Order: sequence, then structure tokens, then C-alpha cells
Amino acid sequence: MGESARVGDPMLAVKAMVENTLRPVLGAAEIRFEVPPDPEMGDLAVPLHAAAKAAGASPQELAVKSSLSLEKDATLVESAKPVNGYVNVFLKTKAVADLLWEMTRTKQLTYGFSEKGTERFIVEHTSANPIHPLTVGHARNAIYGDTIARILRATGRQVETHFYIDDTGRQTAVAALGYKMVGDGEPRVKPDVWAGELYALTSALVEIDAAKRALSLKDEAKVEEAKAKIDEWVGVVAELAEKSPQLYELLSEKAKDIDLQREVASIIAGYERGEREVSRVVRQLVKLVLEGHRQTLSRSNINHDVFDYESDLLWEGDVDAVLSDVRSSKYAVGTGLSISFKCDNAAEDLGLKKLLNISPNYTIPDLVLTRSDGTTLYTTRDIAYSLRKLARASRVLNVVGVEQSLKQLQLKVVLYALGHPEALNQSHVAYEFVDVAGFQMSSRRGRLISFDSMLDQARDKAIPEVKKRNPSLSDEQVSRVAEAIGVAAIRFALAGIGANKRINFTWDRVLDFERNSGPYVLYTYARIRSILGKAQGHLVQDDKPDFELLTEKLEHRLIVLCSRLPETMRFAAETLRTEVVTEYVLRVCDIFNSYYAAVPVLKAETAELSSARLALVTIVEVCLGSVLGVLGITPLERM
RNA sequence: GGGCCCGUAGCCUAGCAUGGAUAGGGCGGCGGCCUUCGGAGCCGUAGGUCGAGGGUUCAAAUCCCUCCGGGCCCGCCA
Repeated sequence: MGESARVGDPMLAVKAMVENTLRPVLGAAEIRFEVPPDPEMGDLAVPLHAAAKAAGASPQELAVKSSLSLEKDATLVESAKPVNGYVNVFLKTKAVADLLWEMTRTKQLTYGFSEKGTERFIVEHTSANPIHPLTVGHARNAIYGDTIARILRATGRQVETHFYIDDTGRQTAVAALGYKMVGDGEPRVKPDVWAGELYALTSALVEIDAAKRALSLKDEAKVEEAKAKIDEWVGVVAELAEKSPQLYELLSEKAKDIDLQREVASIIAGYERGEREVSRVVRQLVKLVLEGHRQTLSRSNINHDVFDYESDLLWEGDVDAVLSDVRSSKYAVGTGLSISFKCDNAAEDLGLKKLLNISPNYTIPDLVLTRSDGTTLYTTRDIAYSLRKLARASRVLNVVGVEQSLKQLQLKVVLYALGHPEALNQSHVAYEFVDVAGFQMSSRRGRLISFDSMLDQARDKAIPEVKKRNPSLSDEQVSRVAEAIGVAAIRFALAGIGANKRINFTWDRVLDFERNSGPYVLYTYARIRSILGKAQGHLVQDDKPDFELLTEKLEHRLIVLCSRLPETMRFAAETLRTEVVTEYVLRVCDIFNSYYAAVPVLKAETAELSSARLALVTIVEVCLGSVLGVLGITPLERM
């Protein structure tokens, strides 16, 4: 039990003891533990079907033998019953509680965490384009990525979180053009919101400008097409102008004398080359937007360790280096300046399909790395970026939308084929799309539902609730508490759904503060704090609570459940599934709330019983506090 | 056409990795609980062909096959 005690895992210690007892009965057979379907059946189950087969005995026979053997262990085992080829074990409440008490006392808010190891992870997430506010989709990415990073840290990994700033694409250039036209103005509203409007307006003006030039063409069809396009974008401009009239005035005035298409192209090219004036303007805008992103993220307890500029990869030669490697690769094919990579051939030759679990019938499409004018594409730059990440971590996780799966695969194939087997240490951690019912999001049309608006709505919903319950709080305290509740609601709602499931975003779902929600967990925690606060006055500090006194079923279940936190955390880390954590914490809260309603703690029959129950409440407090930390939710004393 | 993901009560969701014991929760519905520590709570109740069909197995929500429905990807966009 030395090892399991060291890592602070009571259930691991318990299992080790059970295994010791069973070993003589079961011989060399593998001993696996399951959780019985109903807590009434036991705390642990050991299936014996396989072992029975190997030993030529019946499962039930083995189960009976195992039970008898286990029941001799009077300190740990309350009872052991052979049922349907399983041994169902009830553990002694006291035995588990003693272990838990020791471990939670020493680990405090890091109970459930593994000791820090040497494995180095990079988790890249959020990585939004620096031209508009973060949306509900980014919210999912950021919350998923951040929670994964926290889970990995909790299980002993060193984790660095990275935000990749895609600042060299066409979109940024369009926004930068607008920025230049309005004269590097300082925004009056939140900078990313302002930039989003600027981008949408400029983009529409660029579209109209381009279409107007097509009007003089001879081709009838093209002219018609251009007319339609103008109509469409004029409509968009009208809509946007209504929202931000001053910006519209300023931009449309300037736009008259400028060939917008050309301007955009020149910004793209100039920025890629790192020309001083262009770079100054673009970087200034990007930094403004990024500041807005950071505000939003920081509101929701998300803080990246490192921000990587895509443009740096161009300026510092990383991309050129990749291209030169590509050119000398036998998988590179090209016409003129355009280069493509034969991903399928490479994968076949190098046995990558088997390695990456790709169907042998599937033909991986070629990847285009440069345009015919020699400029690079997004994935090309991403190859260079991956090398940077892989150089400083043993595992790289890219939290990227599932729609990028093919690109992420091609990226890996190219890296591997260029002689970087460490590419296999990089994984695409995909998440599904967030739909907003009846709403077509479009950053080019300035139509989006922002991460901030989610946080705002959640906070605003919480404010009257907090006031109602805490009339003595100042407005500032109220808004601080309400903000935390809102963040909890949103983080919990998004982390609680498996990443491979599409989310149909609706306000009522995100703003549900009841039973299965972040606020519900916070509420449970606040109740615990409230009890513990009251206990300080009239109960002596008891260093050695007598857990023998805890005879309630709910007490037993709470203790066993809390002892499962470390293994739950490890499971979440292995599978990269945040919902494992939310599901777990909800079960803890459910049982605690039932307990709270059914059993008095402070007013227990005797002081000794009260002390033992307070110790239990403290254990649950530590357990919840620990999980809240992993979910990025700020615990509250009152709410 | 090819590849990947999803399909569990009116709605949302867990369980699928390692097949096994009555498929867990929540919202909404209905009925209760304010003389015990915070009612954002507790207790009870109704509601399920686990998309359909076949197969493997003593045993399938879980593994295999086919089909149906939804989504994404297969751009010199990102």
C-alpha cells in the first residue's frame, strides 16, 4: 500500500489489499475490479468468469471461495457475497474513511491529484483568428482545451498551453486594411468587438469593390453574377452600418479612393515579408483584438501560457526551412511554383496507415503546400508550427474542430515523411460543432453570438438570485459572485458534453442553474462551507474522528465515492474526456445533498458523532474543491 | 463516390475502451417536504422497440455486417 498511499489514492490502496487477499485463491489470474450496478450490491465487484474458465472451475464456485477468503479480513471487508460469478465486496466504512481522512488532510485542495512527473505536454487551444470576438464555438474549444490542460496537470503532467495566432491570412489583412483606413483609431468599445465590426464592414466593401470591377467585363453571365453579389453585400453593409454608423461613414468615405483588392493583396504580401509599416499596423490591430480575447478568456479562468504568432514562423525562416525539406522530398510534386505532397504514397511506403489506424482502402488526398505564386497555405505554416511545439514537449495536443481532421492527418503524414517521427507524439483532439438554433453565424456578416454574451447573460441571470439570498452584500460583491456563478454555469454546461457530440446551443440550456449544473455544484459547496463555518464556534477540533460512528448508508456511499476521485481523474486524463469529471462531481453532490436533507451534522445526537460527520463533510469539501479547480470553477463561500 | 462522427423517454445527457447482474441522471409533467445545519435543495411518481435489421456469444446499448436518419471532410480558404 506504500505506493498508493504516496500517490494519495485510497481506492488504489483498498484494491491492493483486496488483491493480496484474493491472490492465493485465484492464482495467476488477472484480477479486475468493477463497480456494481447498484450500490446496494456492494462497493467493489470482482468478476470471476475468466478466472474460472482458466481454472476449470465454475464462476460461482470461485466466487464462494473468494468471498470466504475476503471475509476473513475484518479490518477492510465488511462483507463479501458471491453473486452470479462475481464477488461483491462491501468495504468497512471506517477503513476507507481513515485512509481518505489522512490523504485529504495532507493534500487539501489537491486531493485526487497525482504527483508531478516529468512528462511535458503542450495543449494548443482556442487559437481564434484575431479579427473578431470569441464565439460560442471558441467557448467550447477554450473550455474543453483548458479543462483538458487542468486534468493533465492534476494527473502529474507538466502542461504548457498555447494560443496560435493566425495573423497571416487574408482575413487579417482585410481587417488590417480597415484599421488602416480609420487611422489606427483607438476603439471605444471592447477592442475585439470593435475589430469585428471593422472587419465585417471592410470585408463587405472589398467584396463590393471587386464585384464592381467585374461589371465592365464582356461576359454577360459574369456581369449578372457581379450584380447579384453587389446586391447581397450592399444589404450586408446596410445592416452593419446601422449597428456602427460612425465606423461606416469613415470607412465608406475612405474606400472611394482606394483599390481595395490590391490593398489587401499588398498587405498580405508585405506582412509575410515583414515590411515595417505593414507589420506595425497589422500587429497593432492583432494585439488589440488579442487583448479582447484575453479579457474574455480570463473572465472564464482561462489563461494561456504562450501566444505564438504565425507570422513569426515566416519571418524567422521556419516555413522556408520546411519548404526546402519538402522540395527535396520524393513525395513532392509540383507545377510551376505550386507544390503538392503525395500523402497517400508516403503513408503507404512508411506503413503509416496501420500506425495511424487508417483503413487501407482509404486514399489520403494530396496536400497542396504552396500556391502557384509560391505563397504558402495554412497547413504549410502549421507544419512549421508543429515542429516548434514538438521540440519542446513530449506530447502535443491540438484542440481543433473536427472539420479539420483531414488537414491534421495530412500534417502528421508530411511531418513523418520529412523525417520527423516525433510527429506521432502530436494528436488532433477534435471537438464537434456548436449549432445555434435558427441562427447562421458568419463573421464576415458580423453575425455571431459571442462568448462574452454568454458570460454576460449567465451573470445577469444570477444577479437577482444572489441579491435575493444575500441582501447584505454590496453591489460589487453581488456582481463578483454572480460572475463566478455565470462562469460556472457555462464552463460546466460545455465541459459536460462529450467532445464528439454536436451541441445545439440554446440559452435555456446554458442558463439552467438547477440540478445538473455548475451552480448546483457551487451551491453544494457553499452549503458545506456554511456548515463548516458554523462548526468552528461550538465544536472542538478533532484530530482523530471516530469513523466507526458513521453507520448511515449515505455516509458510506459518500466515503466510497470520494475515494474514487483519483482514479476518476486518471481515467479522464487517459481518455481526454471532460464529462467524466462533471459526471463524477454531480454524483458527489447528489449524494451529499440527500445526506444533508436526511442527516443532521451539527445537531447530531452526540458530540462524537457530530465530529465524525464534520470530518466527513470536510472530506467532501476537499473533494469538491479539488474537482472545482480542475473544472476551472471558482469556489464560493456564499452565493 | 470515398472517409470520419453522432443517433439512448417530449428535450438534454451517462453507460460503449475491458460484452455480464433491474439502461443511470437532469429538464419539462404530476404529487409531496419550509419546528434541524442555505428550498439554486430534498422525497416520490409517470415516461425507454438503447435508430432498424441481421450476425457472433451461455449473455449485446456495448463487438461485427447491412441499412436508415443527421452532421463534417475530400479547395492553390482557414
